[in-house]
Amino acid sequence: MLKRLPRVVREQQMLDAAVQVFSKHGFHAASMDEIAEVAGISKPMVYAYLGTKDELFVACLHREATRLMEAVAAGVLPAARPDEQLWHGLRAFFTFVGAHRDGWRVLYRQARSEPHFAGELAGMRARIVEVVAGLLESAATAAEVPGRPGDFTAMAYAYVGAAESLADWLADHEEEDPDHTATRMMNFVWVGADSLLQGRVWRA
Amino acid sequence: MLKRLPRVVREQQMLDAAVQVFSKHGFHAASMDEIAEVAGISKPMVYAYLGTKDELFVACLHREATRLMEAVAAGVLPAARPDEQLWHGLRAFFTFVGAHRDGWRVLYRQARSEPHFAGELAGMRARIVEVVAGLLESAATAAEVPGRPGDFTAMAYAYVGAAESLADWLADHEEEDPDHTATRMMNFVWVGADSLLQGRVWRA
DNA sequence: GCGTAACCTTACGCACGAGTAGGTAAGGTG
DNA sequence: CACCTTACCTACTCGTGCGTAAGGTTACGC
Repeated sequence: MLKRLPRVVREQQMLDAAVQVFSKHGFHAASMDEIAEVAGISKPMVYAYLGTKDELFVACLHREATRLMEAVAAGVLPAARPDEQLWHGLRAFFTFVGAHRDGWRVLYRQARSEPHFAGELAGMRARIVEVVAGLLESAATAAEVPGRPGDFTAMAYAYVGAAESLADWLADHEEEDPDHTATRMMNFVWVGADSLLQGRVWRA
Repeated sequence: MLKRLPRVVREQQMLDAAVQVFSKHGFHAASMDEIAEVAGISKPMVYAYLGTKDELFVACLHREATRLMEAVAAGVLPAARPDEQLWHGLRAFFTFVGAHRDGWRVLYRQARSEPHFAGELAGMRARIVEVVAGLLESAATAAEVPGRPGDFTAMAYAYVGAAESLADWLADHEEEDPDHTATRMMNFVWVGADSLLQGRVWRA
């Protein structure tokens, strides 16, 4: 209204607004008009800078995903023991989600449920899953417990899914402490995985 | 076109079509016209029998949720050991999801991401979570390991989330065997939970 | 001080899709 | 056969929201 701001600043404001509105109403129910209004700008500006609704959504996805990845990468200590590595990663992950609940909702819920964007997200998740699967496999070979490659991937998928679910829960519970959530997850994953990796198997 | 069918039959056809279309496009992107077309009927019939789009979606939710609950309940043996109980429940669960992938997508992905229906689904999930939390707690007290009530709920949330994630994965992988998925989940959950319930705890 | 480029607006076209009005025909019941 | 109820349709209205055309305003280089 009063100030004419440079492009980069406006773009960030728009993305902030878009994440907020997408998070609140979902992709389809969110209107470009509302996003423009929340950003304090008129609609054609959004089209001029970020393109169509689809492109805007993908831009949100990418920004939030990048931030998440960076936050986790910054928290990891590459030389640590596997469990320490996992612990720091989880801590960074839940801390980030706790601090960016709207972003998480866009990233996880919306992107996942809109068939058009599911692929976009699936790729990112697949990379994470493979990283986790790699950790599991190296831990297993170190402990001299064999296993087929596909099993590690499926296991990793379950772990990542559990973390996502807890993160999703965290996003809806303002009062919950991210560190507490990370500790729960750590107990859940590691103590279980530890036993598994020592060769214990449950049978029907 | 050729046959005039009784109401109950048409209603089921419409629900089948609705689940299919909602699953394919998502709630908002799905059109009543397409649902009507897939059902082999005209649009006003859908409104006459199942009501508005929202009501139709809720009807889908309820039918699929009921079928799922019944399938799981039918698979459970009430007098069995906790792990046997869990195993049969999981097996029934994954078998059902494998056989009704469209239904699962409506139930889990769409209902969850549409803020308007999230509450509807959250209630159903909350009941399941409390059941699982109850099983965990009784298993823990039997093993004389204490724990705050909230911890069991959070743990249950993680387990349910892991199961949902695996089910979601199963829904997208036509070639995956439900029994195999259930076995993975069982190893994942029980071996971990078992250790946890014996009092083992991971610390930073 | 004046062009010009970047910023920003109002005001619309247009398509799509939810929901409805009003009418037709089939089959049962007296 | 007259009737009524139930199944079913075509053909609309109308709101909403994406995307755009065309024009105004500020900053900044020269």
